[in-house]
Amino acid sequence: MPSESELAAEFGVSRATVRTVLAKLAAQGLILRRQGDGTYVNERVQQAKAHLQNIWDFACLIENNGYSPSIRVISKEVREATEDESRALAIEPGAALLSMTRLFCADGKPVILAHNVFPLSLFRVPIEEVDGTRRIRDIVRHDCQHDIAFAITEIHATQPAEEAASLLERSASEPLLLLKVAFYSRENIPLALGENYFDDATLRLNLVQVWG
Amino acid sequence: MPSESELAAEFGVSRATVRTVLAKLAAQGLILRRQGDGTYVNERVQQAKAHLQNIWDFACLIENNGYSPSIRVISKEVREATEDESRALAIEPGAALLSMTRLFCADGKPVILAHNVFPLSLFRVPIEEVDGTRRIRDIVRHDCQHDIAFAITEIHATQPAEEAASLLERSASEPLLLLKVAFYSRENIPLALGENYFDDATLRLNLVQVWG
DNA sequence: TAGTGGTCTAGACCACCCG
DNA sequence: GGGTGGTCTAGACCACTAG
Repeated sequence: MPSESELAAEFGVSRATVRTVLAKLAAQGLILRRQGDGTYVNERVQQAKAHLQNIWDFACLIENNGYSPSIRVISKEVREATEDESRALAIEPGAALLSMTRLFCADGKPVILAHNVFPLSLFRVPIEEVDGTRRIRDIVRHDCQHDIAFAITEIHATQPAEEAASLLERSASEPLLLLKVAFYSRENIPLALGENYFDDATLRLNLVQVWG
Repeated sequence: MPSESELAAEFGVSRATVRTVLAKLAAQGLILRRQGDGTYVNERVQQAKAHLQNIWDFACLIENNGYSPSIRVISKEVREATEDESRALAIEPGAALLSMTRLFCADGKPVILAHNVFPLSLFRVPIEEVDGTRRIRDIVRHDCQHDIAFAITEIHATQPAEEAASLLERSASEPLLLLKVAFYSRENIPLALGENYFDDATLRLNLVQVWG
């Protein structure tokens, strides 16, 4: 790649500005930089199918794996929070939740089963109008007027329950990846929870780690 | 937290220097920053047991989960590379590998089974002198004189083979997390491979994602 | 309105790699 | 030795939040 000075000249900005951009690319592993040598694009990382760092969009993840994505909303209902849910969402036990179950398909084949819950009190629109085919971030932004700032995910291997296995058209004896996510706002308020079952035989999940 | 200007004054550096440090903390989710407001430590992320972003040290991961770590080297031998291994390591099929199997325990209980292979040609010392209780990065640095710059990990749920299950003292019917890692140098040369079986019932793996 | 973080500039010096 | 990225400075202006 061109040097920092060349890029700065080409785009008419200072070298410091170029550096902040390149630093972000380097942190994601997309470029490799060597002092005294130069900057190189990291083809190996670019070819990685799906980067765990940004799995906020399952449809996009399915597409990156080379399939055509589709979404089916299995259910959307209001119910009371369990004790675990009320603790994780910092709401009162038994408070009302919007609970949503969705199935993501790759070329028609089910690959991700996604359960999500949101405190009902967050919603500014009738829940009939909530469009379950959108990304979690977009739902929260448009229907709750909150922005998701960060998420913490627990990664597990699990023997799926009968219902989950049958929705994913897999035998209950085959293990599945389970990603349990909690979404938070910039103010550190819990906004939503997710339990996502992945068919890791079809979808490839990659994690890129960078040192230095 | 103190403002950027205060920190700059306190440490006698420029505000730009303070900002590069804070930017790194924010990228890891350890602090939250709001324009016009201030900088806050993110206790939720700090409390997360083990950050997937830096699982280069299993002993440290076990410690963060609240256990006392120990390592047992199960085997260390030289053998020929399989076809998959030679492709992943960009070496000739059948080339010699150092193959190592290690078991990490938490409070004496086995929790991680780690298989690693390295091209034998990388080593600058007799393999008898390779200390299997060290971290992969330290082994590569001291015995191969290479630095690991980045790694790409595939995440799977798997039904463990008999041998793996028995080493981890688990039933073969219980699923395990499998992390398949490839390590690369700054020059994008493959340095090592890893297949790590995790007892995710005992160890908690967290992934922090940050937006904005 | 005062103070915060976000963005940017135009320099400087250093460590490092390569021919 | 000449060019690279790594680090740093001392400013400037802006967008935003809060009281």
